[in-house]
Amino acid sequence: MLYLKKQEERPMARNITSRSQDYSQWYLDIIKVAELADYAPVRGCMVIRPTGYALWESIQHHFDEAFKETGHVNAYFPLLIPQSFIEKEAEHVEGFAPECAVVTHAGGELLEEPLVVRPTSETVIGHMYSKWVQSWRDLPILINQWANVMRWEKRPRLFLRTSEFLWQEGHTAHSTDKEAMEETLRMLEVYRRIMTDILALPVISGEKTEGERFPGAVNTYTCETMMSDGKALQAGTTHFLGQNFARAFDIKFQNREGDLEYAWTTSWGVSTRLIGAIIMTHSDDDGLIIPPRAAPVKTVILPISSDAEKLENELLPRAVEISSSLNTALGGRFTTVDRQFHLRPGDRFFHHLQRGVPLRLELGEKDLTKGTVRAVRRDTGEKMDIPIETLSEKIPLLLEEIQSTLFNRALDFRKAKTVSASTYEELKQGLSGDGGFVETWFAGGSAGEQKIKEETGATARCIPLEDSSTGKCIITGEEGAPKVIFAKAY
RNA sequence: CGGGGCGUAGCGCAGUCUGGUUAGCGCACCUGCUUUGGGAGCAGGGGGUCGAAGGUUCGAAUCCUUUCGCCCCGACCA
Repeated sequence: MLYLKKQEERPMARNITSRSQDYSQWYLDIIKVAELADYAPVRGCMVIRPTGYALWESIQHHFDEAFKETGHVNAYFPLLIPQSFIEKEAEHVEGFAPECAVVTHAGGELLEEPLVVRPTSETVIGHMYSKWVQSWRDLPILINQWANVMRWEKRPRLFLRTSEFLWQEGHTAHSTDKEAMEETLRMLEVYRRIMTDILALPVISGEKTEGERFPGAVNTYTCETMMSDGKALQAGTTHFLGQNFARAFDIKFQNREGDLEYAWTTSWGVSTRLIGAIIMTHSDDDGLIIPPRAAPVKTVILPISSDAEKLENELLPRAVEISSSLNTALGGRFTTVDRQFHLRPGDRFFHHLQRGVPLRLELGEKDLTKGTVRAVRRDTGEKMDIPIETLSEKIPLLLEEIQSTLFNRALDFRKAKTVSASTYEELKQGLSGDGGFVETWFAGGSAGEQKIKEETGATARCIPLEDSSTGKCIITGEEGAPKVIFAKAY
């Protein structure tokens, strides 16, 4: 709502349902129009189309770099997991069994032991770690894998909840609980930083409450973010697994004193859900908006002329030239030249606008005469003429400005949609409106969470790490309850 | 799994109640001409076993039975 004003002055996109009319349909329309994904023949599965996949690769790149900077290495573990593995950790089975797809036949025969299509890999990886770890010198193990996983979801939603999705799962093993806990929080911070700095998602990092913990974890941490309908989205999680999986899979090592000890493990992941987060945080009624630092295509140059001859021989070569110098300035292949000359300018504008390209550069005869290009910002619609010789210097700055505009816009929105409650009544009231976060004091445990969920539809999102203040629990009335954010969530 | 909606051209739909020529319309697509700095106009054209199976009938997109799938809203989840 905050940023509808500008858009209303322009003609509305005719192929996108407006956000205010039907938020879910708007979300689906964006995905369709921007050609991010399409439904696959199997229910709950999606095809990530080239535009969507390019965005994923870009996201992947930023996270992968950060993982490597923090000493992690990539590896690959198999898709199929013996069913007995999943059953080794009590809470883990309970949590995942209902959504597992199981392979019972192969090679035309019934398998002796059914194989589970991985819903996550703690178990196989635990099994392998137990083989690889003997001494404290073998620790820590800091491995990440980029993979697909499958969770048979009752109600799929493109990017947010599909039966198969792509993600990254980090799995580490340490010799002390302190070190494992540090790792858990370090990766949470890596997530927070990239989401904030690159994806322009204002996130609140915090600890999950009892009721929201990963099955088998001692502690779960999260980066929670608010979508433009006021609902919360868990954008990434890290888990301190204690010795639970080490016990289940016998990951033991001999310490410096010669005693055998179970290792301490962690796991952490972000998925293609982040694409959903980007869509629902930044996009508008005209289509997708991608923050420049995350965008696979940061600027597009459109040579424009009614004169086919000039278009081909003067404007296009100039555009290609500008594109390559911009790519040098931006340090990558982030600029493209639009050659859809069979379309009229308006169609070409909309094409890129709806795909979320942060900055459009129009190069027409008038511009060439003046020695400028017409730049149009995706986030504000603002137009400006920029001298060609200053482009290499100006464009990167402009992109950074768009980046921060998008972040601040989203942050302001979240702040405006966040209220505090110090009684249960206030909480209910805060949750009764059109979405948003409610901060409150809570120490009511799973039962309290259940009650709130039943009565308001909202769940505990997290206990924010940055806020260690305490107060009187709205359910039990006891003092010293931590601050907890409640919201309706995806 | 519960509630609601929908399957007819690539997309969006009309036609179904009340069976009857060759199944229509808009957008998109192809060809030509005129256009071209925020979604062009005219003319011509291609594209369908009406979700599937069975049944009723001289005749089924339309009626009956069964079935499959998809979307939306809930319970479960990154």
